[in-house]
Amino acid sequence: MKIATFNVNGITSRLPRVLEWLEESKPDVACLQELKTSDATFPELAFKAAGYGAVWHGQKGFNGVAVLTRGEAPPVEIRRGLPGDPDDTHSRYLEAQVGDLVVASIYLPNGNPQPGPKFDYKLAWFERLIQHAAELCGRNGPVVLAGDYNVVPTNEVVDIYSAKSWMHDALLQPETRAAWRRLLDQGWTDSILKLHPGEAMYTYWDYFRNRWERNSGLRIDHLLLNASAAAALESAGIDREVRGREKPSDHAPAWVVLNA
DNA sequence: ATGTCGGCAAAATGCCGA
Repeated sequence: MKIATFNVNGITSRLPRVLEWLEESKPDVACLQELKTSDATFPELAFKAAGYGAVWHGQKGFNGVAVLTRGEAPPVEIRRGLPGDPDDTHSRYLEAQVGDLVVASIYLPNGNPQPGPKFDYKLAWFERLIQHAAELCGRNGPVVLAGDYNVVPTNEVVDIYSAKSWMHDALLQPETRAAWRRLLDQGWTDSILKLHPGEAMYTYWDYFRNRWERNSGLRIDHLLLNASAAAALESAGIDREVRGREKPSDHAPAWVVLNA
């Protein structure tokens, strides 16, 4: 079973790229982020025609997450939004059941500029994720937390081409990394890192400054596996070529294959 | 501070979020 995550940066303008990628990569489950469209305008029928059922949590203009599944059975929604803050209006978390698998599509706040209220919101949202993830981690069956975490875990080459111009960015701050570490320490496996240590496994290249052409990338899209899913991990990768196409997202899809 | 996008409010650009 192939499970992928893709920050599409606007599903309305990105739809041709996303459909093309689904056709090529054929994930069984696809978690999308940054739909930037409302629930009413999500392109459900286009995905259905491509062979994918969907659940989605949209928002006009920004944010928005979805889970797609290939074939007959659509995903079954478990929850939308994280517990812990009834005043949080952002569409950033969608959890679904796909057969025996529990999967979450996550769009963690960017947090820039830092310091400031947006960074505070990022850290607070992260705490709510950590709280909720603790229950999921101990589940007997497989769980995959997939999405754009807006975290560059380390300054190593696997995570970033160079930290120099990103030192003050919210994605690299010690508080951000400490939260990431606490999440992983619950028992999650960072699947891309596990199978590709030491390689440059970037998933995001800024539109600015020819960052794609220079391969000046960051690893910020992650697929975390609980023990049951980690025991089934067969392979993992990045569909880099998607970033090099016409009118691309600034992210490339990342994926894992679990046996059975 | 800069650069490039997507989407919005509004009717062309200027703003926000990234």
